[in-house]
Amino acid sequence: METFGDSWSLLIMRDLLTLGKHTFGEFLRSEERIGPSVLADRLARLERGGIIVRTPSETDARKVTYSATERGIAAIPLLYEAARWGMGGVRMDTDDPWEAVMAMDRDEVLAAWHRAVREGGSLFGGEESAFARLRARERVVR
Amino acid sequence: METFGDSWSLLIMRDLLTLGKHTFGEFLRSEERIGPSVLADRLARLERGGIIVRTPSETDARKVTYSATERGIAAIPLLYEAARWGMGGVRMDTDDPWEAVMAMDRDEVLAAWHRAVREGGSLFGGEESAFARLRARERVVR
DNA sequence: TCATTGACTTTGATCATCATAGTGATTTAC
DNA sequence: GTAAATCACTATGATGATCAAAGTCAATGA
Repeated sequence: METFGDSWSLLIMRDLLTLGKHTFGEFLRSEERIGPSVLADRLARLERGGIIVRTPSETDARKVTYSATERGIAAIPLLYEAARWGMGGVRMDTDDPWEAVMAMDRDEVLAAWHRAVREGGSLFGGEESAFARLRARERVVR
Repeated sequence: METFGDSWSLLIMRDLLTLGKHTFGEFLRSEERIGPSVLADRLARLERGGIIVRTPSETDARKVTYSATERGIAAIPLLYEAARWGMGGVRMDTDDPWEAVMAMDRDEVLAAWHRAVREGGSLFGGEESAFARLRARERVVR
């Protein structure tokens, strides 16, 4: 409750786990327009809480990447239910990716999502996204 | 996100759905010590959001009861996952009710919880709680 | 009738958040 | 090899939210 009873922390975790954002700048340029001081504070707090880890980049000394710890990854089902509640049965665009995800089997989605994040990916972000793989599998099964 | 990205709103929903609290005074006397002005604000906000309903009592004109709408009830899985994440695999007292709930089948817990709330009850609060019924069934099945 | 209960409001101080501007260490472009 | 750009932040001052405590006001119970 303390951890996620704050919209910014929740938003950061969403960006990290669903969109595959990893750097300060990426979080900063998110839709919701978080300010740099608040972002810095929340990242530090999440790190102190053992939910994310801060790792300076090895190739570019300016960059820092943030990624989810196991404890952070464990919040995936929470994010899933939050998304489901947020959609609230409302039909959006048929080609909205969340819409597509919600039509899939919950356990399969969670498993694929977990796996993707552990491999450095996320639900929607990047080529190797859980979503892309779920979609591919869907085509094979049917 | 906007709705539950606020710890007080989340706490109110928890008290409502798991502890069966229904009145201003009950919420006010919660563990977390919310102030009356903030409580009033959050209850109004949740009502405007269609998540809870405010109903003046018919027997006592001073009292007001707050209860979850269907939209509010739909937040139960979210609360469930939040609780599960919050426990984080940590074993607490063996006789902690949340511990017992987490050992049960997810779908059964959610179904019983949903039903209890629709009948005016909650997960843990009161005689007719979902927990009490789940426990009773558990004894029969085994 | 008079204290009490219950649902809030008011108030003033403290705390958090906001947008904006900066800092300082890299790294790229020319 | 220098200047511009990028990156992760910090600093700042105004504005907004939160806090505890006390107060209001109608309805009830003793």
